[in-house]
Amino acid sequence: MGLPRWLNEEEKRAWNAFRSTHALLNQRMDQQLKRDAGLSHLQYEILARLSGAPDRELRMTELASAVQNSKSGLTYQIGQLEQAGLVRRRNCQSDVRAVYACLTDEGMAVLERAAPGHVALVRELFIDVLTPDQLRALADGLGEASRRMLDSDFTADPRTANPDT
Amino acid sequence: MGLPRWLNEEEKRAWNAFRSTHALLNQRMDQQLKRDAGLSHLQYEILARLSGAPDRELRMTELASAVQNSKSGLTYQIGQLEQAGLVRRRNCQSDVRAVYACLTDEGMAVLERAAPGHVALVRELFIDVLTPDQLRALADGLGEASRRMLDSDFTADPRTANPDT
DNA sequence: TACTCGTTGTTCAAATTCGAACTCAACTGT
DNA sequence: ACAGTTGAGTTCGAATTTGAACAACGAGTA
Repeated sequence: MGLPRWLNEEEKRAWNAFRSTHALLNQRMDQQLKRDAGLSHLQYEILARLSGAPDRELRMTELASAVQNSKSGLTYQIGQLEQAGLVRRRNCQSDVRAVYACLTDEGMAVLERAAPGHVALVRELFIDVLTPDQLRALADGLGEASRRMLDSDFTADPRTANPDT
Repeated sequence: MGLPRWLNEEEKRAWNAFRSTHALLNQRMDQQLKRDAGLSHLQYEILARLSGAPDRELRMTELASAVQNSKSGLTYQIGQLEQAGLVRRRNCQSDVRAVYACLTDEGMAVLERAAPGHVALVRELFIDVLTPDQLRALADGLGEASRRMLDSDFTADPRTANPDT
């Protein structure tokens, strides 16, 4: 590689805005979810994924990749959610190793109670701030970026690689 | 508020791409920085901010807000970096409470060694994936989003609110 | 059947993060 | 000078995350 090509002003602006927005957004979502539903953002995400899955259940590894978390991290969170009664574990008869995380009715109820406020916040702080053009550009551009990262690199397992739906 | 307005397909696409990209990107940067320079992404960010500041030093709180971390989190990280000799603390004579974190020559050297590879990766995985239009839309849209979040909410202190340069 | 791989989910210790409480100073108004 | 308030940075315990190591299986092959 030749000389390092530093970022120009607009590139810096984009990169900083991207990182800053994510940090702030995450902070707000965490606050709101914790306050309104006693959930961390990650926990919400887990419940949300489960709610959208067939039979409201997913295997640990699938779920881990869906929420882009490490296996051990998911084990921990599912443990928490299980204690709270929002999720339960189920074993698979065809594969003894497999464990399904299932959304309980109570978990579903909590999710349904939390979702409207969460979505409203996503709208307020993110979606509705963007013009339709910006929204599309963002979906296209970042969609491509994440796709490329997923397509390459089947090596690292810290977080199980997998496309999100 | 009326009925919750759920996200339509494109909105979901944008939101998911945004979150997914950030997670993957962060993972890659962390990996690379750890491998090449023994730094976490956050530590790199800290060094980078310091390197761009007058006299290569910033007050703890300023730095915390610049890298969008909590005060206690920064205290911890500066402790680590100080042990590694990349940063040192300096007291201010005019204000006893104030503490400056200063980038050492060694810290600067480490940063200079890490920066090219880091920037190259940012380009490869983010900047260069986007079209010029997308880049501008992203800078504008997300810039606006983060600005709004910073402008509101002077209440929460978990992370000291402040615009980044 | 025995053997070798690659997977699955968990465990464990160490590293990090979180947030509230705390310590001192600086500032404000008196 | 004097209380009351605010701000800076640290401390501390609890919660979470990390990554490597592990145990227990499937699956493919000889």
